[in-house]
Amino acid sequence: MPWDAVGQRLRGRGLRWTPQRATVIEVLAEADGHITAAELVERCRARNPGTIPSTVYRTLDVLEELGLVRHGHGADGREEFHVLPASDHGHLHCADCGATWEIGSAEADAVATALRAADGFEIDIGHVTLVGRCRECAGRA
Amino acid sequence: MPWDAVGQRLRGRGLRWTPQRATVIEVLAEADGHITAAELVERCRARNPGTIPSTVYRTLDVLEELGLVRHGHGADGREEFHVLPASDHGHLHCADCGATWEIGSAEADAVATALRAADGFEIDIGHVTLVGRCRECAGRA
DNA sequence: ATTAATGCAAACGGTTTGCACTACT
DNA sequence: AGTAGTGCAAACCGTTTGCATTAAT
Repeated sequence: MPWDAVGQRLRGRGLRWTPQRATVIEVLAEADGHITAAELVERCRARNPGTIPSTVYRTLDVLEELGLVRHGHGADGREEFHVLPASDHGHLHCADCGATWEIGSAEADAVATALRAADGFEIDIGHVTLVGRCRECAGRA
Repeated sequence: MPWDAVGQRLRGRGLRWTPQRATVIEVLAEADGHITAAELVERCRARNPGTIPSTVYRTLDVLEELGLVRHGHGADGREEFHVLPASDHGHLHCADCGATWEIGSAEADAVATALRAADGFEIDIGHVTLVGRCRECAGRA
């Protein structure tokens, strides 16, 4: 986890390490894989009631520039951040039961390959959450 | 095109046929395949300056109930409507050149099959716009 | 001492809601 | 006449912006 090095990374670029940013990093470190911007604001506020939304959004911008998060869109179109997008992973969302989970690189590759073959399209699998019905809900049809 | 029958469909359900709804239908009929809710409002306003957003949104709701449109989300997460979703089609969006286009059922099937095999997941291919890079932009890397 | 970052408040865009009024059936 | 639909205005949510102030370097 490179979270402890974020301070250095920032300072290296002439940017600054602040308590507010520390809070954001802490919350991100505990969010496994993905989190909504609004959710992040809420959780920061829970930990530190003085949290201001604009600060969080601005912090997300710099973290995205550093490559520590990448933004995408959830099932409902809301802004969503992928934390530490080391491996390009995607998300699936079941419209019936409401669950959202990650897909492994195998599934992701299968999708990517299908589109590449058909169209020459290089999908950014992480950018949007794919919506449909999970195995259980589809079975229960 | 069942657009001419919409009035009947509505009345059949005890709903009403109004000039405002006619405007929405006209604009939808000219939108080939997909349109953003906000875009629809704009175009209705162009044709009929008195158009009120809430009326358009409410009309979209009833049209969705009738199955004439289906909502999804565009590349930027905005609400987007698929017009006459007879064939389940999806959309691709190139993050580089900004183009958005439909994918044929062959490609859609390939994607659906890949996910079904990997996960038992039944994707609703039309719900979100897939983001990535088109053949030209990927080549131009 | 610089100047990046914060806090605050205000504005934004897209969408939703409440309610009195209009007009389709 | 009855009630679905409209217009309007206001509220909503998530997000962005301007600007004076604070604080990390």
